This record gives sequence, structure tokens and C-alpha cells, in this order.
Amino acid sequence: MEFREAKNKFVQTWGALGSQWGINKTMAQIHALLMVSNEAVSMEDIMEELQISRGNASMNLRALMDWGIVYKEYKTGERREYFTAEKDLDELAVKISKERSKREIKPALKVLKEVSSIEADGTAEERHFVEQTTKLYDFVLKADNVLDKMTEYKDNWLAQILLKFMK
Amino acid sequence: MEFREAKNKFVQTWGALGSQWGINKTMAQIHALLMVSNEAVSMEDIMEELQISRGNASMNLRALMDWGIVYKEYKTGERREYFTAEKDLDELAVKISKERSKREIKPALKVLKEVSSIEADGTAEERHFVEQTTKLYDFVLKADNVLDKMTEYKDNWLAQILLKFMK
DNA sequence: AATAAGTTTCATTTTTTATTGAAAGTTTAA
DNA sequence: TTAAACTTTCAATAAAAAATGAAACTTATT
Repeated sequence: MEFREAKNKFVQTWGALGSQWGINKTMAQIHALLMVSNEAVSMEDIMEELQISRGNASMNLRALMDWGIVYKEYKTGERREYFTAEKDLDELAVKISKERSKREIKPALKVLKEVSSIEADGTAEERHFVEQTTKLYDFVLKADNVLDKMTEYKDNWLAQILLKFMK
Repeated sequence: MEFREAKNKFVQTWGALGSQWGINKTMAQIHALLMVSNEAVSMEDIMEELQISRGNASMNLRALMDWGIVYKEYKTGERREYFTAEKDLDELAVKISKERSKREIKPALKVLKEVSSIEADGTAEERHFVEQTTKLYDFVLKADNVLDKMTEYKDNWLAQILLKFMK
């Protein structure tokens, strides 16, 4: 396999993976492209390389910047904007999990808390509902916290968490 | 909030969360419904409660069973099939992460290995590509393994992983 | 302050994904 | 072995999500 083919395969695969995990294909592809570029890339280049429209490129670049995993760069003497991706993978993981937690897990937790707090002295059905949603709330909260800790001390998280536990 | 409202809210929320993570809405909703039911539920009931067609119910129940998180149950003297969900949340997490790893992470790793193995003594661009995809391969592999370990020893995974590390 | 070079927005269109429903298939039991 | 009760499949349809592209907007330069 030669370079261009490999690069293309990587971008396509990353895009497919993204869409399986609820991140739109183009957004993941742009990110992939920037990840493996050794220098900042202009919007034109991205449009050209992925064969997408200006609007699409613009909106997904904006989304990637909102996630904090793509940065704008200005070259002196040039009007055009260039883009680079966060290339530190630990940093990338931290940002993605923080963002998804904020956008998706936290709101879900809120609902879980709400629905598990209904009065249910009634039927077995109701008691089971409250029990199960309460367990789910605790579980999701715990999982979210572990993730948070893992990312907070990104280097050697295991040792760090352990330290915290022992304190 | 009273019971029916709470139950409905839970099912809707779980469905939305599912679709944000690449699991189809109905599949997540059926799972939610079964999770909070204290007894096995028939396909008819599911169709009725979620207002979905027979085909849809059938296909998504099949998918949930393929994932190993929903089981068929037979009631003696009844023709009809009933369904229950895995209610142990640790077990649920294990099964979901195993399944997603198998379906999505493993194939992605394969591609990453492939594309990071190209000959690249050429340009800086090519060298950067190989370096970056190699890092990514290592990272994803490591993350996948940690998850695997966490789920393998689901109770007190921290201590267990630590033990392994120390051996 | 006019213009040029570039970027963003968003109504419309396209693509992708999920759902329906009717026909085919199974299974149980009389 | 037939029929009734139920489930599965899959081509057609609907719904949801993503992409387009042209107009509006911004900013830098002369």
C-alpha cells in the first residue's frame, strides 16, 4: 500500500468509526485528515481532499473547534485561515470524554434522578421501577466519575486514582 | 410526577441517549422498557407500549438478543414468547463493551495496523503519517485492553488490575 | 468607503437510516 | 396433516440526519 491509499483508507475508516459512535462522518473525516497532516490545512484543501462543499466544511470545522480538538491558525501575511488538530492523544481523549459527558451523560443523569424520585409505595411494578432507575443512576454516576478521574490525571491515571483512593 | 409519566420519560431518554451513541432509538427504548419491567413482556405489549410495528419490534428484539442483553422466556402453557432484559448493570456494561469492541474497535485496529505499516522513508508528510497512525494504534489498543480488563473483573476492577500490574 | 478575499448561515435537497406491513415461515396441538 | 397462533423477513416507504450552494456577512487592504 502506498501513502495516498493508506491516508485515504485511514480517513474513511475514522469517518465510519465516528458515525458508529454518534459523531457525523464528515466531522470525523476532517479530524482524521488534520491528525495525520504535518502542517496546518486550509478549508480549500479540506474541501478538495474530502470532496465536500464549503458549507459542510465550515460547519464541521466549527463543531470540531467547539469540541476543542481543532484549532485555527493564522499564517502571517495570509488572509486565509488554517486548521490543525489536537495531536496529543491523551489530550484528545480527555476533551472528547469531557464534552460527551457534558452534552449527553449529565442531562441523562438529571432525568434518571427525576424519574427515580417518584413516590412509589404502590404496586410491585412501581417499586421495581424506582429500584431499577435508582441503581441505574448510581451506576451511570459512578462510571462518569471514573472516566472523569481517568482523564483528569491523564498521565499514569492508575497510580493517581490509587493515590486518591488511599488518601 | 406519577408512575406512567416517569416510565415514559425514562424510556424516551434512554432511547435518545442510545441514538447519540450509535444504537438505534427503538432498540434502546425496548431495552429501557424491559429494564424497568418486573416481569417478562410479550412482543404485543412492546408494540403497544412503544407504538411500533411488529416487524420493528421483532428485528430490534433479535438485535438485543444478539447482543446478549435480552433473553427470551417461555411461560408454561403459553404459546407466546416473553422477553426480559439483563438487569445486572455490571453484566450489561460488560456485554455492551465486549460487543462494541468486537464489532467496531477490533476492525478499526486492523486498519490502523495496516496503514501504519506502509513504507515511508519518503517525505516529512509520510513520516508524520506513519508516526501518528502508529501512536493511534497503540493508544486504541491500550484503551481497548483497559476496558477489557475493567469488564473482565467487573467487581473491584481497580484492585484486580493493580494485582495484574504487580505480578 | 469601496472592494476583494474570505467565511458563515440556513432553506432546500440528498443521502442514510429506521420503520412499516404484508407475505412467508414456524411451531404446536388437535 | 391441517389449521391456528404466532414470528420473521424484506421490499417499499417514511423519517431523520447530513450536505449543498448561493446569499449574507466579515474583515483587511487600498
